[in-house]
Amino acid sequence: MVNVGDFLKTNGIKPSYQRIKIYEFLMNNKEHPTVETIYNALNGQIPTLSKTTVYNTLKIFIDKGIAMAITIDEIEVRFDAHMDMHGHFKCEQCNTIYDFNVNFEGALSDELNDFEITEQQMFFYGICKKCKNHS
Amino acid sequence: MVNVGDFLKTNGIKPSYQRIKIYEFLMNNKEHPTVETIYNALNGQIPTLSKTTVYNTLKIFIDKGIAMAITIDEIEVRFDAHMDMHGHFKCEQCNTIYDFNVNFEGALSDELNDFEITEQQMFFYGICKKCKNHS
DNA sequence: TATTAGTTTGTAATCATTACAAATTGATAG
DNA sequence: CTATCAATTTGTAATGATTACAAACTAATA
Ligand SMILES: [Mn+2]
Ligand SMILES: [Mn+2]
Ligand SMILES: [Zn+2]
Ligand SMILES: [Zn+2]
Repeated sequence: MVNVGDFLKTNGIKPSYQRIKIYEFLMNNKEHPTVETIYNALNGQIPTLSKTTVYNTLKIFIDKGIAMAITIDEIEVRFDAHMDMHGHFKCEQCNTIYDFNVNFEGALSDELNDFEITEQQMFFYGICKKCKNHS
Repeated sequence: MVNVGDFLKTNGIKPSYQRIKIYEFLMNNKEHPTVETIYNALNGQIPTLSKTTVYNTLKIFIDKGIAMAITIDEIEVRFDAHMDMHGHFKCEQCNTIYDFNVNFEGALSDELNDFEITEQQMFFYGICKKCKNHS
């Protein structure tokens, strides 16, 4: 990505300081952070940051299609700026969320042929490799 | 299913009146009801029913593997007693949740080979056929 | 019948998220 | 530069789903 500000502009989002920082954090963080995580991480650089701004900004990102909400966790929503098609695995032991590649071709029956699909999520749950070996 | 009481017993759940009614409702209801829906639907037959009982019972069902939580909605969790592998489509317009068949063979890369997968969910979002035709 | 464990219930607490209005910032025109 | 207006940010209060907890009730057992 050349420039986050330009990228936001391209997507119809006015690039305020907070929005740029939040998007940068999402981009550089593959951990699918929660609002709490984002807020805590940025509160150092932006001492006046409000949690409401984080919520608002994420909502804008989602509306404009440059981020997505991951409801893999029943407690908090997680966020992802990596919009390429991929699935998520949540380890029930260490709570880490892993990305994995998936290709849907042929996996789907034709029941949804007349449905307009705007988003697809694949959530797997279980025990990750690390936790399995460690126990 | 021969008998819900026996089925619960088989799965290590003592078949109380409330548990039987809640499971029957889940079984006969393909709408992926919320706790609120279940509570309202059964409150007629069981006037003393407590919402806490609905929560507790569903937790037991999930622990014992005879129901699953569907976090396709960001607000409320939905529940499903149909444990055969299938995906869920949520229409953003009418909020209906549809089932659809899916077969994962070959859709997955080998990244998760050493992971223990205990559950998999597939959530699609968009506009359903009915809403598309209606507009 | 008495005892005990398991179940249900109602209420209070928790906590992620949203609503809302005031404060701040940024852009634009005179 | 200054005034004006819109967009953005902020803090606080409300909302509402879920959980914690303890008392009431039920079922089983001796
Ligand atoms: Mn991801
Ligand atoms: Mn279903
Ligand atoms: Zn793990
Ligand atoms: Zn619809």
